Amino acid sequence: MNNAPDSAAAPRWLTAEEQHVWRAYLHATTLLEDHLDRQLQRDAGMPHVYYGLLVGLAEAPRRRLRMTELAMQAKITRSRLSHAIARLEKNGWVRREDCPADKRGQFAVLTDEGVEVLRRTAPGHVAAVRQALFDRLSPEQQKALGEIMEIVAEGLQPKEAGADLPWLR
Amino acid sequence: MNNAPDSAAAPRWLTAEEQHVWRAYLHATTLLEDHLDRQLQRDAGMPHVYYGLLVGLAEAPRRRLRMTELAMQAKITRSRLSHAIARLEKNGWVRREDCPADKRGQFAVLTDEGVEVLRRTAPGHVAAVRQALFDRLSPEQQKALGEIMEIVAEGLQPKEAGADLPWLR
DNA sequence: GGCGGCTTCTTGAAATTTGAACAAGCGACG
DNA sequence: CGTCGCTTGTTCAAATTTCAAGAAGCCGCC
Repeated sequence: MNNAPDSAAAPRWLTAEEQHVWRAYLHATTLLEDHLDRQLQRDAGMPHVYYGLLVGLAEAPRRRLRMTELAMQAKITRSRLSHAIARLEKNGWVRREDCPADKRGQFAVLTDEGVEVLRRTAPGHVAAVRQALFDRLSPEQQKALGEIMEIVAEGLQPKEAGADLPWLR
Repeated sequence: MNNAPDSAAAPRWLTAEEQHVWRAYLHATTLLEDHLDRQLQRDAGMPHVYYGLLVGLAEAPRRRLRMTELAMQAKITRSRLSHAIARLEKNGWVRREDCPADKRGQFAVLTDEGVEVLRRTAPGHVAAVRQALFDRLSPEQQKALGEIMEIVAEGLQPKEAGADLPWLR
């Protein structure tokens, strides 16, 4: 029954200010994610994550990415990606293609229809992001937000090789 | 086929910096949410949202809240809450109680077992939040984050009465 | 009283996500 | 060559979430 680090020791609770910040964070992030999810579901017929998959493919070299790469880029499991691509395939927005170099591999390829969906819906999505976030923040706040988020992400990054194998150092 | 506001006009794309901030935001928030979800699933046997429900109840006057209130506090739909409470009830952590004043109403009540689960798992959760977020940010950054998140939340708040009925002003 | 509109909460089915298990291919190494 | 360990992607079942109804009570008002 081992919890997180030193959970048995006297816990350092959050201070009042920290608690305030944390609640604001949870509040805002869930509201924003819900907002964008509904916006995209309404205007593009897919959840935010799926939209992110299409964007990822659109930016990739030949509008294609190996499943694993795409999964990492979107920070979702391969399993989840399999299901998602199956759904997007049914929509005609993505197509699967075998990888010649590795017979296990599959490419997810953005179809022309997929490109078209993005072309049609991206402006509305950008507008939503802008209205919810950037239009409300000062340049300094935008900069601060970027820095903060980078720090947080860095601390949670899927560990690099050997990072958790200290006996290898 | 009406998208978001003025999506037909020449879209104002995100600048390079904005895009950078936005990606950092998405990256960090999904990593953090996944991290906490896994942490709580592992140590408390429930997802982050469910944990939030227990916390909400724990802080309420008699460890109880009407379903609608709890749903609003957690920012989820009543439907979702119904299912969630059913699950937590099966765990023995929450119990339903009729509302005497309104026969339609139900209270969700945190049981002693529920309290115990929180007592046992809260320290680990706080530690995780601290390690992922507060331990990495300067006091100024924490303050900035709080302000930013408040602004964002304010802009997405479920609209108050008449907010979208300008002809009423 | 009782009707109409609203609120409260639940339900059931479909969609999505999770987690474990699996088939198949890769690749190094004896 | 073989086979062991690892990677790739999928699949299944269970859990969770969404969405569209729907049952029941409340409330104001005639």
